[in-house]
Amino acid sequence: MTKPGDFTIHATDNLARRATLSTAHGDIQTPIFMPVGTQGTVKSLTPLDLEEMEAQIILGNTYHLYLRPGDELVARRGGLHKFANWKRPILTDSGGFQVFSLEGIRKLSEEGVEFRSYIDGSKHFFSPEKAIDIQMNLGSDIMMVLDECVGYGNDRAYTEKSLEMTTRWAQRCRDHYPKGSGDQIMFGIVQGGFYKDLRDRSLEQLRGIDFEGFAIGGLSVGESTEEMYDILHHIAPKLPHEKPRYLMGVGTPLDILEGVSAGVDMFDCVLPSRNARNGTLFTSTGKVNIKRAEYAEDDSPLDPNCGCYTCRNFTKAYLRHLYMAKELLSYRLNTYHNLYFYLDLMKQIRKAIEDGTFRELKAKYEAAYGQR
RNA sequence: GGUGGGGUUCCCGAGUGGCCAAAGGGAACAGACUGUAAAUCUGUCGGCAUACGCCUUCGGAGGUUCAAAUCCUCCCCCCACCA
Repeated sequence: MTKPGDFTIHATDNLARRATLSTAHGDIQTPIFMPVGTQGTVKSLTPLDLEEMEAQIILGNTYHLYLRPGDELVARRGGLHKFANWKRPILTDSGGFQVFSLEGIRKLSEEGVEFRSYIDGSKHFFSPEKAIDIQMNLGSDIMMVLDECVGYGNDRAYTEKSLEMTTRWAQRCRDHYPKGSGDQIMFGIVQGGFYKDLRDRSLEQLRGIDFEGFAIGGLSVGESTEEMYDILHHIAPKLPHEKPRYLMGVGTPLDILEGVSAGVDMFDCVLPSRNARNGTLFTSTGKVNIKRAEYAEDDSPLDPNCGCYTCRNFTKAYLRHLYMAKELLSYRLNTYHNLYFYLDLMKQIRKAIEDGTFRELKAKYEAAYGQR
């Protein structure tokens, strides 16, 4: 009936949209948050955990899985879904973020990027085509084009040159895997840094390429919240209305609410999982730093309003103890909670859009999280 | 009983005349983390003071010296080996 890439909008509330995106491994109800599972695993959790908390789609990373265990090895095992025993959709990032985060150990050219392996220092080259080949081997449902994620503080000239190259790379990715040549779909990525006209230009160029969805990249790279929201509100509503919109690498609960209000459908971020491992937990009343001494003898649940396994079964005192003792269960229980919280937030967002009460929901979280 | 080694700030542990409130590590306390080089990183960590700085501290008590955690005397503990 539906085919990968089909996108149906069910309801809107101002710019916020409630929709369904079809993929080869099932439908995704948006707006959605996608837990990050860089190395073929959402750190500390099992696929069962993720299913329990109703994660609909997770991320994998081209660069990491290419280096280890190797995309061809994964392909020989039937692809990432089978290898990792994850039956729902997977989106793979292209390595574009590593162009940014591994700035010191990479070299860029029109042809592609040369990366140094962070594991053993060896040299590896990603062309846009290579990034797609790897994602084909991984068998993800949504492939991302290779882009240059430009960090904050780059001047206009550099950003402009970079965006033009990202467009050419996007075209090469699409040419390498034309629409409909398989059941994987491909998203283009808008760059342009913090120059609105360059964002517009990037989008205009990308519009000319037939992608199943569009992403906003290059945000949350060191700028202030104000600058980020400024660009977000400028560009997100301009992305094709009839296609999924993905805000890459964002963000805090408030960032996500802000993104949805600007018409974004998909989000991913390491924040809930990484912060969980580092002791910062997201709750309905704000952030909780579970390592604080004040929780040593606090027998209340982390978040009384949360229905997750962690909150239903353990006290703050115990969670603090596990964290202080560096017990492995700490990472697991904390990650479980944070991702449950994010996914539950998305569920509330979807419902609010359907009910036309998104504005109220956003205000509620803004009160709890104090404008970030 | 003898010989040798040692007692340092919450813990371990450097330091043998001034550059020492005393390295380093741990613990503790707090903060950061946004397409994961992150189970990571940063700051504080004797007391008082915004600060210049002042005060207290290196087993105990005395002493030498302009100056002592560092040298001397006695005492109290601990460890090793020998009897």
